[in-house]
Amino acid sequence: MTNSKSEVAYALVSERIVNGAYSPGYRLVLGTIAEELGCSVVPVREAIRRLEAEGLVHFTRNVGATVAQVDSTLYLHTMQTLAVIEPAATALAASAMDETWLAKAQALNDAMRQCLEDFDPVAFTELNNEFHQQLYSQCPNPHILDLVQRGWRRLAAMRASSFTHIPHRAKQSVEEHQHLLELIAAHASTKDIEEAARTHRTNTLNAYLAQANMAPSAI
Amino acid sequence: MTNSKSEVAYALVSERIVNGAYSPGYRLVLGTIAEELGCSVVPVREAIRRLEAEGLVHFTRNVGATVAQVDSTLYLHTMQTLAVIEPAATALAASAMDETWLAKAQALNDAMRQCLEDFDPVAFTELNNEFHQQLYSQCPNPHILDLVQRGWRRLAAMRASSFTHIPHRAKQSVEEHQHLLELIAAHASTKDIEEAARTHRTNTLNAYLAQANMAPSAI
DNA sequence: GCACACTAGATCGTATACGATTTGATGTAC
DNA sequence: GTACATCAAATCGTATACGATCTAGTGTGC
Repeated sequence: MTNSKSEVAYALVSERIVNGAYSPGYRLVLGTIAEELGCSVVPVREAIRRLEAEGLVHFTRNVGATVAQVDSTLYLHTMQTLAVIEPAATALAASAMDETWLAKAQALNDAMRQCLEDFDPVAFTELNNEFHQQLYSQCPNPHILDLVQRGWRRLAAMRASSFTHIPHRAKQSVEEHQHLLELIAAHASTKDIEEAARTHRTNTLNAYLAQANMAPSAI
Repeated sequence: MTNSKSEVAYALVSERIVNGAYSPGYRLVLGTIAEELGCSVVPVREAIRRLEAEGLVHFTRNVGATVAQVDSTLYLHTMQTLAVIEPAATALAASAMDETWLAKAQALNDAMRQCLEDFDPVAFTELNNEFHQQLYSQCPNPHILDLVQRGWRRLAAMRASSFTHIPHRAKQSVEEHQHLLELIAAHASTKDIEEAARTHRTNTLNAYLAQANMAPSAI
């Protein structure tokens, strides 16, 4: 057996939250999930607690777990956190990125540009995720890398990261990506890369906030 | 009962790791801890897994948990992460800090200056923790705040944060604190405060790295 | 009609029990 | 003496069982 049951349970619930099968507010009952998996509740408990630690589910003692509710505040906080961490990860990863990595990232951004013309927001969002992952995945600091990945997972679970909510950002986003790629290719300073990446993310966040009639983020 | 047993177990083990009773490499046996607490192993399991998620313990399947080993790399990674997160937390908290908070922080820094003259590194380290906590604790973003607190806990568990390892940094550290306080008092921009806080932390990290004959951190 | 006590069902929290896995020691072949 | 197989002890992983707690619905008094 390669995986323990608690890992299987974790993978199952996690996947369902991220892909939307369990939507926010959905009640996660230990017994039900255990039955579905054909195991007892103990491993399921452990999985749920792990998900709680990641912020994907909300847990109340003696009451149970629900998929974390999304409100504007949560989105703001998650994006703000990612705005701090991801640029750092990208900057740290930059020196480790060779021609091959850059070429892949460039190809992804080109594909995004194509999506713009085809009005395909779903594919655009998907490519956007891949593009960013391409940039930060080489980050040599495992803690930072882990935090970035958790942030993206949270966003995916909230399905608020989709560009369907802020369509006008898509075009500018592609251009900011291009700028970032050029900085990395030119071996710009860590600070410059981090700053460009943060500007990109802050712009997205503020575009969302402006649309929701909320004050822009301080970071 | 205000606390569940798993929470009690978590608090106990966590406290012992942080205060050094369980030193790095210490083998955490579920049954033994359960016996000591007068409960079964199930709540202890949950506590250990939570600690694993925080990076305080290392867990291997079917083998067990040990208190996380400290090596230079781990210290570097933890400090680097904190160097990214804490300045952001401080900058976000700055606008929420009123006169009272600033006065407390100033008092702590003054006390640190006194410790310098008394050659009391233990008290200095303690005050340093309190000073930083004073600065970031008002951070309005709970995710970021949580990450900062975890980072400090990790450092405490590693006991590498102590100024006994880099005594010459103490004096400069106090001055950098002072500069930071002045920026906050003058309502400097978020960016300036974040930058000053990051410089402070990067300096400490690099002082450690230089002493260990390692290359300085990119961030 | 409203507030409060009570009850039943659902669900969680934990203890106990036992099978599964790892580890280190012992023994055996070469 | 070394390498490998075997075995026993330690420890973890999970199932089951039962008590504790919460929630919602019902009933009673006012």
